[in-house]
Amino acid sequence: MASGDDQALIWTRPAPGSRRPKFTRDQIAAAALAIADTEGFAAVSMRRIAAELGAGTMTLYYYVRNKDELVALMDDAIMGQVLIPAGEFPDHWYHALTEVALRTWDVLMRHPWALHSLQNAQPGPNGMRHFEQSLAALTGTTLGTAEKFALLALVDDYVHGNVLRAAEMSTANETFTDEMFQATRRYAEALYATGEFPHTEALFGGQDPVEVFAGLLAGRSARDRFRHGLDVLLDGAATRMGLPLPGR
Amino acid sequence: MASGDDQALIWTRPAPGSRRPKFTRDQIAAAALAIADTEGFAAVSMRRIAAELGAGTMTLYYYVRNKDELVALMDDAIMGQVLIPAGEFPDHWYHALTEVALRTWDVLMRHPWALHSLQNAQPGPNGMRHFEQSLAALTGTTLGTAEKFALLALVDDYVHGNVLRAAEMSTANETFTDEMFQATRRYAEALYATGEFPHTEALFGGQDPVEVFAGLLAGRSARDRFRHGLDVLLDGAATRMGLPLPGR
DNA sequence: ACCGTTTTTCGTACGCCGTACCAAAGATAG
DNA sequence: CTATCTTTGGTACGGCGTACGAAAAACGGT
Repeated sequence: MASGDDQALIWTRPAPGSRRPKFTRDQIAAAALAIADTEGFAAVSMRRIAAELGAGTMTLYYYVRNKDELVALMDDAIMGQVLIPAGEFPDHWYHALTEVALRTWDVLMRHPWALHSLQNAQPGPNGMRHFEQSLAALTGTTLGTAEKFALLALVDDYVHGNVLRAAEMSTANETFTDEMFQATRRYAEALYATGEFPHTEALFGGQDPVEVFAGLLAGRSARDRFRHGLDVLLDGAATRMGLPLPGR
Repeated sequence: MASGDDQALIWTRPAPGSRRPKFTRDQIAAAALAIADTEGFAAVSMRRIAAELGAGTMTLYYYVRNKDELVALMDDAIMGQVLIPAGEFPDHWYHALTEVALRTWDVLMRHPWALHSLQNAQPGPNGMRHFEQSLAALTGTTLGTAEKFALLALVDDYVHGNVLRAAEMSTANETFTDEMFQATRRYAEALYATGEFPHTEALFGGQDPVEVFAGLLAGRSARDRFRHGLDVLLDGAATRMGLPLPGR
């Protein structure tokens, strides 16, 4: 008994459907995703989504308890894109984990706003499938469950952190005006003059920060830099945990 | 010439002060921080801050162009807490970098909302000091500037990602009701029954997810887990880059 | 074909938000 | 004391999420 009230989670609460409703949760999530991708996450409002669908605003609340639940639908739709198709799953743990991480990175970089909502929400079916694939990547290793879990958390932390910094830095770069770049440079030079910033001055002093920055990235793409960091991470973990590295 | 309009950035635009204003930017930032820490970041509104200070709402706009600038003030105040006091700076790069990362982690875990705003904003003086200390941690190594930069980025990614996941997961745990926990468990069991989740089922099946989770964390605190991940990361980086590890 | 019931739609209204605009108040220099 | 400039903050506008409840539409039974 007490199997009754699964109303608490959107994933257990049944979707409308006994008398052909006009929409589906999937349609609503898709409309919201389209808005987020073209106009930014901030433009996703209940009114805006409803307008996109040609529905009244409050109609959405028949499919979803509140906006958080709607965002959870969006998140899970995105997690669906992360999944590795059956048959493409690498054998070696190193390659499998790399593949999972890279796919996650690719998708999150396309939808960086998902980072902020992904943490609060209960994972949906696609989130669960992603977790399953993460675990699957480590079967065949000698790791205990706690060690597996720690390794997955480490990789997830890095993926999320890298996306957080890389994606939002790139959008910031687009937002910045020439005036702001120049003001930044003058500000930095003023700080150097205090003598409090010897190392930063040695790095940037007198040059265009944007160019120095570009030089520091050594011409690598954001994706390459992520991959490289991931390699460092996995190497370190393999050494610590006694995992075999693939032959190169 | 052309040194004139540094109005673009709050860090270069002069603060009010030629005729004794009632407030200062620091006071305003402090009031906002107090609200954020006690009532959550969402409660920080221009009206709320003004009320806290006994000021009219629009008065704040004389000190700050818009809310983003005000949040930048909050962020920089927080970065001030991250700085390592002179004299406490470790000699060995490994210890120095660990200290920088740990302090950042401690502060961000106390103010996790800062993660979301930190990325967009132009770093203020304290942000610059933090960067200077990060660079200082790596002087004395044989690394080139690009390598230093890559290593710092790697550590920053991990710190931010770990805080993002750890902090928001802990707040989510507080938000969740018993009903939601139970619904989650029933939902998971229903998914296991499809046979699509063998690894997840082997891990959680039939048991209370909360307890399994606690077991996987092996009794370590969030801070210990972060430290351990950081060690793995730095070990891997040291091996790759030919950096000396400290004697243990 | 009609009716009663239940599902589904959605208009209105409330209290928030950030902030543009502009008038009033206050401080200072001459 | 006055003219000027700094500083304060009231009012109003267009957004937001969503509580409430009325209207419409779909269906099963007759």
